[in-house]
Amino acid sequence: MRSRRATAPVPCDQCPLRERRSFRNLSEGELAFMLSFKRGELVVAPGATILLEESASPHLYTILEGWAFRHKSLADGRRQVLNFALPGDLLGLQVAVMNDMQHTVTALTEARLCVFQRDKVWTVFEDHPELAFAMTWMAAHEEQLLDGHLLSIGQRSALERAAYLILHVYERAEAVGYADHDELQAPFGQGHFADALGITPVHLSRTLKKLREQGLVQWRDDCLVILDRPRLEELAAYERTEPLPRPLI
Amino acid sequence: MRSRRATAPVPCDQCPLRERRSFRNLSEGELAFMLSFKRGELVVAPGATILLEESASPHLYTILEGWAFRHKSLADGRRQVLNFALPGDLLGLQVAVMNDMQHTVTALTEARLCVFQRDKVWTVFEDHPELAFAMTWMAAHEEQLLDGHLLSIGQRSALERAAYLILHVYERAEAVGYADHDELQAPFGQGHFADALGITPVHLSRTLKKLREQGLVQWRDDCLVILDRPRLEELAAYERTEPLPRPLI
DNA sequence: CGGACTGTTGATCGGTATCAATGCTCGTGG
DNA sequence: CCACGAGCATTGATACCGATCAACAGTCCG
Repeated sequence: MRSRRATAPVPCDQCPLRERRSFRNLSEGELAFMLSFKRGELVVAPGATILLEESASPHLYTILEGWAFRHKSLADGRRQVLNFALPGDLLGLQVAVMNDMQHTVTALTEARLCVFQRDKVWTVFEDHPELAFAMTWMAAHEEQLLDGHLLSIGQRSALERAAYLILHVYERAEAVGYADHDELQAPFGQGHFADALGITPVHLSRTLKKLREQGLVQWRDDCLVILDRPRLEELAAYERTEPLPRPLI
Repeated sequence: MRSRRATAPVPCDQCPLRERRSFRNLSEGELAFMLSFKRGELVVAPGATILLEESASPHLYTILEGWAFRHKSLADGRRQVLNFALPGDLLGLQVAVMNDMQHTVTALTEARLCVFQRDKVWTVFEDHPELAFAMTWMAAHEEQLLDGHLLSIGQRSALERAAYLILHVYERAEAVGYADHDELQAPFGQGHFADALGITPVHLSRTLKKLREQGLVQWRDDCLVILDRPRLEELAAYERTEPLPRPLI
């Protein structure tokens, strides 16, 4: 895992993410605590392992900038991408509350992470219920996303799944300012996407071709464009849930 | 939804689940609070809807007795069983912390549920960090299970998936005393199981036949028996994780 | 320039879905 | 008591979706 220091760490009360209206505000008191809870920042290169299955990291992270993905593999190498992670997402909550990490997190792009001490999590619950509540909110939210993916992989066809995941990823990226005007700079290759859908890269290529031929999306050179959102949403049986006001860190 | 009162509600400090060694103990103080937090009990018939997608229940439940399952469907009726739920499992945390329920919970057997008031959840976080931590633990744990299912459905073949789910369900049932000696009284039919695996009931029938022919399992008349655990675990690439000490309610 | 990696396309194979028929259990009502 | 129908599991025949194997093109990088 390569890593390096970039710019000076940002104090939580000046966190750039706070300016986005998709995030809820914290009270003065909580912010003050965050300043001490935050232990530093970590910048990792694309492809770097942030958290490793089976190994107990002493840290907990929030993504400040960049993309990552959570994944899990079988003994013979078959890999499932469980979800993508974006700024504001919490990484390593499982190891913090259960001492047990059952998946790996890897950076997709260069990423900047807020670092928290795992052993101070109990302090959060004791002294800062608002933050503890936010953590639980995050866990419940992630569970909701996973429920959606499970439905997708279990019941949708490859074409429907691809449509669904494109819409899902776009929506989340847009919420943190990583996409706009139905256009997204994709930080992942088709290999990652295929592993998230549970299909082969070869078949994904053919599936995307169909979406392209039907004028629904375009995906060339990392640039993913939603050309016909209504028809894509219909194909995916996608129900846009208006984004909930979401807590940060 | 049919429901009726059965026996008198059990006070939390005499909760029968506490006797099982798979559950962690609560402190005196937390137990005292639980007594007031618990609002009553609800007994539901098999097939009854406990929590409905999109509708905000004012309650939060813990299963005391019986089986339930969480599921989610597409508009055209295709259904995915997300997970099964057993005694000790918390239902409705999402609606409690996010005001948003995105899946349905249905009873498989007659089930007895502890009823809690959703609007007192904030009190839990404010005044009872130990309980709040337990809730977060539950959410993180459920997320872990979902990660496992996602890997399974995305990457395993139907045969492997069936083997995996049988082992998974058995293990959880055993932990709460619902199974023993590799034998389980199955509360679900093949339809439920197929929907959990993301395959057709017809194909599940054929898949089970193969497992039967190889002498791995037997499933007749609701009685599910694991005949050759080592080979079944190998087929499923199942890694038994020693059960974590788990918090209750 | 050459090699690695990623994505595309073609040919073929296999796993799972679909359609359909049968048997079975069980609850209901004649 | 038996007749009946509903729901579930099994089995067979066939269709199709997605996997696999293979060849090739494009890009990046040493």
